[in-house]
Amino acid sequence: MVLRGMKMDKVVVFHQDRVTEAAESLPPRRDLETLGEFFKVLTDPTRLKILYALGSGELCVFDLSVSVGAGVSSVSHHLAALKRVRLVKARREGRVIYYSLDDDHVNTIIKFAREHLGE
Amino acid sequence: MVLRGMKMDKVVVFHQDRVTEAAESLPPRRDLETLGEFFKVLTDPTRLKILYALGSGELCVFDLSVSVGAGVSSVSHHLAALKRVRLVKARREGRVIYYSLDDDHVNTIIKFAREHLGE
DNA sequence: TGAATATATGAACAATTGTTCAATTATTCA
DNA sequence: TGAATAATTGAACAATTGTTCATATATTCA
Repeated sequence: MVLRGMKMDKVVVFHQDRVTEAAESLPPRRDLETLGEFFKVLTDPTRLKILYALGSGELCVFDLSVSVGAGVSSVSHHLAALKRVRLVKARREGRVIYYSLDDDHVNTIIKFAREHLGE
Repeated sequence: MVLRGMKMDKVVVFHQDRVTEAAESLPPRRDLETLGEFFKVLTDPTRLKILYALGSGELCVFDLSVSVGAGVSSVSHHLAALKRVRLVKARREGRVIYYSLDDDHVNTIIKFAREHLGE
């Protein structure tokens, strides 16, 4: 418990030691931004739908578009975002591109979030 | 593999069965929005800083403001958002309000996300 | 009660986001 | 090669978000 001066002879308390400890526990700004970007992808209902839809197996862009009820272009934009953070991967077969989940992390994270919300 | 008509006598393929299965695997819209709202909270670097800072123990608003390097008002707004999705809880002691993490889910989710990103 | 102060809240502004539309690219196949 | 088409991309628009400023609330204490 330490003092901080604000105006001339005004003094207000704050917890210097705790602040120092807290400040030191922060990851570098770069990491925080990456982390934020990652969660940002899980923010949009359409993108979440895409992830759930892919949970049942690979789908092409048009299939996804019908499954989640969004325009092809919209889905394509979303897939690009999901691919950027490596949540989905693509496989081309002729003119058709099939998308699928890139790993299990997504499922785990979403499951945890739903657990948290289900209380 | 089934056919869909688009123009009169044009025909394009899509996978009817897969689409049906995918569409059925989607959670209700309400849930998707709640889930999205939850992740939205983990989107902002300042809010992530707050969560990390609170990882080292409870802190009052001013302490947090200093720790994460943001204005008191800004931090207060963020805390309200974090409280709304029950990621933090508050405890009043006189004029001072101490905030702390509400449960362990946050840490788990953030840890998973960082694992995913660390590949 | 009233001055002091920790925190919350509402409004306003710039910045970011999702969708749509139009145009482009990559691929097949006749 | 060139017509057809699955998917991508960029621009534009409305909607949403984070911060700041000014003000309001809640609490202490003299």
